[in-house]
Amino acid sequence: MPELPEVEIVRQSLNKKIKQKQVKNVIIRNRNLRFKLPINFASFFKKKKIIKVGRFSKYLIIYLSEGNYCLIHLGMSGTIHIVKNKKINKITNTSFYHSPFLPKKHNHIEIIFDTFRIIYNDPRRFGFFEFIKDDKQLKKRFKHLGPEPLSLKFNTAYVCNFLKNKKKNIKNFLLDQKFVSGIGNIYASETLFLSKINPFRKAGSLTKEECKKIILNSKKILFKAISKGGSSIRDFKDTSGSRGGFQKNFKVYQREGKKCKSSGCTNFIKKKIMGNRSTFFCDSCQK
DNA sequence: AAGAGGCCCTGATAGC
DNA sequence: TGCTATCAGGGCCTCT
Repeated sequence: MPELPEVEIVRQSLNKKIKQKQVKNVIIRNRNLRFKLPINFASFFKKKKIIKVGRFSKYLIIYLSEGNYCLIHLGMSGTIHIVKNKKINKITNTSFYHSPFLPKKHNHIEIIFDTFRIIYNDPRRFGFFEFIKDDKQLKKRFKHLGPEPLSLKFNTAYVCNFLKNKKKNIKNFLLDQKFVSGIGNIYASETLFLSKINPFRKAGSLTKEECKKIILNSKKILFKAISKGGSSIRDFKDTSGSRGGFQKNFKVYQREGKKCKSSGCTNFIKKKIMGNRSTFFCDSCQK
């Protein structure tokens, strides 16, 4: 599912809902996520207060009382749902909640608050939860990641210097979180289209002007995607189960064989596999 | 060091 | 209808 804009959409609604709220209980249905949930997962969360929900790159950061953190990564198919608590059915002794959007399967974790609960759903289980005990460990956790595309650190000097003499193609660098952290397969293709740069170009061959275009266009498209509620291809839903709207703005992603949207261009969008991932581009506009 | 490729997992969809 | 193959927005690991 989620690249930076989608994670940011989740962060905003989650933060609004759980900020300053105390965790009452935790239910774990399946520990086998990308990384196995630690045995003390529930007790770590229980009785703690949520200070706020932050984000770095594609990671949600839950700030907990006592200076601890919980990182959440949604992987490819993770979603977080907020549902109202329902009373326990005394006859069957089961709790239930009604939400038309809550999937029936793969609801692995529930974090329960006073009147509602958040439910982590993830069919492919590429996502994970991870506890961080303090600031120092948090810094260390993100040390190997590059700057966020939206940050001031993602600037001309940084990009030009990083890509200098690199032989790998530029598309795969945009997906490389050590270079820039938060862009995924959709926004990599879209950024290169806006920048009129062919995804197969060797990163080291980019001019300073082209680097600038990539920086500006990645920021532009990510901000725009956030303002539209993110992109929904198949899995992405916000915390109330609604889809984002940015997929309507795709210029190249999933548009193979369709007409290029640049004014005056009569070419058709191509799809090629690069580094095991689909890449969409116009080989007439992108040189 | 840098780059290529495999793998974790389930579900939707296409093709026969 | 039902089988099989292919593909999916991520990131870690290993090998060269």
